[in-house]
Amino acid sequence: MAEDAMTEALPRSKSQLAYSYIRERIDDGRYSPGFRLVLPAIAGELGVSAVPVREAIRLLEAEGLVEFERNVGARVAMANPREYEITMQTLSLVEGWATATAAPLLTKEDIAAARKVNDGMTKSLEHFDPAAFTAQNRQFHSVLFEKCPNPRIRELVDRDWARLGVLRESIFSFVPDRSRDSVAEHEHILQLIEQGADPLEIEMAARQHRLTTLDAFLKHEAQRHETQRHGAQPHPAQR
Amino acid sequence: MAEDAMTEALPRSKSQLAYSYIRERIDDGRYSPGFRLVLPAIAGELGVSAVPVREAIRLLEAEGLVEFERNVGARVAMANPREYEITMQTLSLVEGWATATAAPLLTKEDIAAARKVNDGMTKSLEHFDPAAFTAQNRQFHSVLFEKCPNPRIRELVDRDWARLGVLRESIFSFVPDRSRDSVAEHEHILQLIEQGADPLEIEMAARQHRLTTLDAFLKHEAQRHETQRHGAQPHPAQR
DNA sequence: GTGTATGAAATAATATACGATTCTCGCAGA
DNA sequence: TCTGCGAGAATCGTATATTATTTCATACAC
Repeated sequence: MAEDAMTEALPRSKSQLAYSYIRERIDDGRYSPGFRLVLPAIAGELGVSAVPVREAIRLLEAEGLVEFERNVGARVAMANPREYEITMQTLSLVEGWATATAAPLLTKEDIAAARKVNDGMTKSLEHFDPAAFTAQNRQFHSVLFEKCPNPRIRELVDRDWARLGVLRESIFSFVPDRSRDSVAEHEHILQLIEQGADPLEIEMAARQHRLTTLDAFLKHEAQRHETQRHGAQPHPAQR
Repeated sequence: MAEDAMTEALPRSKSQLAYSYIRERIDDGRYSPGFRLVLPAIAGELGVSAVPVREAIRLLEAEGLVEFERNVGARVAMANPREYEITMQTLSLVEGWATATAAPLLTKEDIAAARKVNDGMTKSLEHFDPAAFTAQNRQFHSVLFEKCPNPRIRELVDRDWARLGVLRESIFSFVPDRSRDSVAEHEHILQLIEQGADPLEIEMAARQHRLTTLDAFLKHEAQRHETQRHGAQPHPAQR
C-alpha cells in the first residue's frame, strides 16, 4: 500500500484552503480589524467559487475572529477596549488552568527553553523591539500551557491568543513599565513550576499575571481619555 | 414605514433553520450519539437544499456537538467517559468563574428562585425522578451564572452544558448518594453568595462542586469495570 | 436645502447540477 | 471458506446560476 507516501496527496478541501488563506492574512495584519471580507473577491483570488469561502468565513465567525451580519457580509472583528478586556479575562481563566495542569508534565528542558525565551524578552526590551517581545511572550506561554492534558481547554487558549493577535496591533500601545514587570512575573511562575508548587498557586499566579497586564491597559486607557478631553469617535474604522 | 411591525417577518436564514432543527433533535435525544447526519436527507425533511444544512452541521461541529469526517459525513458526537471528563473539567473552570463574577449581581429574588429550585430537587430525589432532577440542576446553575458580565465566558458555559446534555443520557447512571450531596452543596454556594463571600471562595466552591460530581462518576466507572471483568467493546455505537 | 422615494449596482443566500470520494457488497480465485 | 478485486450506490464537495436583500446614488417633492 503506497498510501503512507500519499497521506498528503488529497489537497485539503477548498474550504480549508480559504480558511488558512484568510486566517493567515488576519494574523499577520494584512486584513486589519474592520476589513471587509467580500465573498466573490476572495473566491476570485483563490480561483474557487464563493461557497467554500463562505464556509471558511462562518468558521472564523464561530471563533470570534470575524463578525458577520446577515445579507451584509463579514468583516474582521473590531478592536475595541471592551473586546480586549473580555478576551484577556477569558484568557486569564483558561490559560491559568492550562498552565497549572501542564506544570507537572514539563521537563527540565521545557523549563530551560522557557527561561531562555524569557531572557530574550529582556533583550527585546532593551532594544525597544515590541514585535519581537510580543512574539516571544506568546512563545513563552505556549511552552507552559501546551502540555495541558485537556484538549478542549488548550483549544480555548489557542483561540483567545488568536483573538489577541487581531486586537494587539490596533489598540495596544507598548508600555515598557508593564513589560519589565511581566518578565519578572514569568520568572516567578517558572520557579513555582520548578519547585512543584500547589497547582492552585500556579494557576493563580498565571491568572494574575494576565489580569495585571489587563489592568495596566485599562489604566492607560482611562488616562488617555483623561488627557484628550473630547470623546474619541466611537466607530473609528466603521465601514 | 411598517417595518416595525414586521421585525420578525424575515424568516431566519435556512442555515439557521437547519441549525435549530438539528440542534433541537440532538438536545432532546432524537439524534443520539453516533447518529448519522446525512445532508440530502435532512435537506429533504426541511424542504431546502443541502448547502445550508451543510453550513449548520459545520457550525455544530465547531461547537463540538457533532464530529465530521471528510467525504464521509457527520455524526452526533460520541459519548465516552473521556469526553465526559473533558467537558466536566472545562465546565468546572468556566462555570466557577461565571458563578463568582455573577454573584455580586444577583438580587434577593434570584437567590430565592434558586433556592426554590434546589428544594424542588430534593423532592425529585424523593420521587426518584432523574429527568426532573437533571432539568432542575441545570436551571439552578443557570440562575447563578447567567448574570456573568463576560459574554464570552457565558457562551462557553452554555456550550459545555449543551455538550453535557448530549452525553448525559448515554453514560450517566443516576447516583443517588452524589445527588443528595449535590443539593447540600448548592445550599452552601447560595449561602456564600448571600453573605457576599470572597469571589475566589465562591469560584472554588462552584468548581469543586462540579469536580466532585466528576470524581463520583469516574469512581463509579472504575468500579463498573472492576465487576464485569471483560473489556467492554471499545466502540459501542460505531458505524 | 432637506428629506424622501426610486432604481441600479453590489452582495449575500440558496438551489441545482455535476464531479469526486468513499463505502458496500457480490464475485472470482486461491 | 477466505481474501482480494471491482462495479455500483451513497454521499460529500464545489461550481454555476438564480433569487433576495441591502446599499448607494440620483432625482423629485416639500
